[in-house]
Amino acid sequence: METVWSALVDPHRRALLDLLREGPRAVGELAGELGLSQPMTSKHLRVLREADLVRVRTQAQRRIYTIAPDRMAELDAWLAPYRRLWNDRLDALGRHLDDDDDDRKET
Amino acid sequence: METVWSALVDPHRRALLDLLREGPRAVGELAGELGLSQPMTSKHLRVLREADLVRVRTQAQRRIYTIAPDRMAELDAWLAPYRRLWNDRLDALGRHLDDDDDDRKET
DNA sequence: CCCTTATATGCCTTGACACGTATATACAAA
DNA sequence: TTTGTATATACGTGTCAAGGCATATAAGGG
Repeated sequence: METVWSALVDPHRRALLDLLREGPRAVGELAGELGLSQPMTSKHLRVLREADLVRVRTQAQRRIYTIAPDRMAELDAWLAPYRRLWNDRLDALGRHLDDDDDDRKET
Repeated sequence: METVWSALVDPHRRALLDLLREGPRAVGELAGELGLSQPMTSKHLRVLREADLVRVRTQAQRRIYTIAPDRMAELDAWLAPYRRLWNDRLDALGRHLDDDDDDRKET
């Protein structure tokens, strides 16, 4: 769990995950799209790998990285009890003000 | 947003928020319950304060800290597109068991 | 006014981490 | 094997933050 937090705190690693959310990619593609050097990309991917946030499969010389969202569910579980707090707060605001009324939960 | 991440990455600060989720408390109480020194508690609270994750009000010599969950909603927003991923995964696993359409949380 | 309580801040050390550069490893084609 | 491509790792460096300790600030009570 702490590994997940320390992996996600870095903006580059979150950007990597955002890219991988659209589909599996090789290291070179990720580096190119983020404007990141290849060694740094590999290092960041290693951190994500050791946090079980991504998986890798080998295809010729390329390493194809895939997102593995299970551990992010843990983060969501941590966040869950707080979600109630800000929902209540939005409810309270919505009762007093009319500008924020609909669509406050479940994207 | 980055401020929120770097504030939440520290386990002590997350523990502080977990305590404040149950209700507002003074610095001394928080320090006592976490076994943390008073200066460190104040410093961590400062980080949370500057990330707008807590608010403080003065009551005599005490500073009463309250949770301010609005910024955590941003984190939830970042997490939202991933939630679809692991929900799909759970759906695939549990398709033959209990099959309801959407909301499967609230344990 | 002291004096005590409660909290914040300043200084310092240490450790972790991001980054760049260079090199190593893995695989494939010639 | 040699060469080229793709990725990983090793090393050195600078930065930044957590932690302890001491001290400053604030507020109330005698």
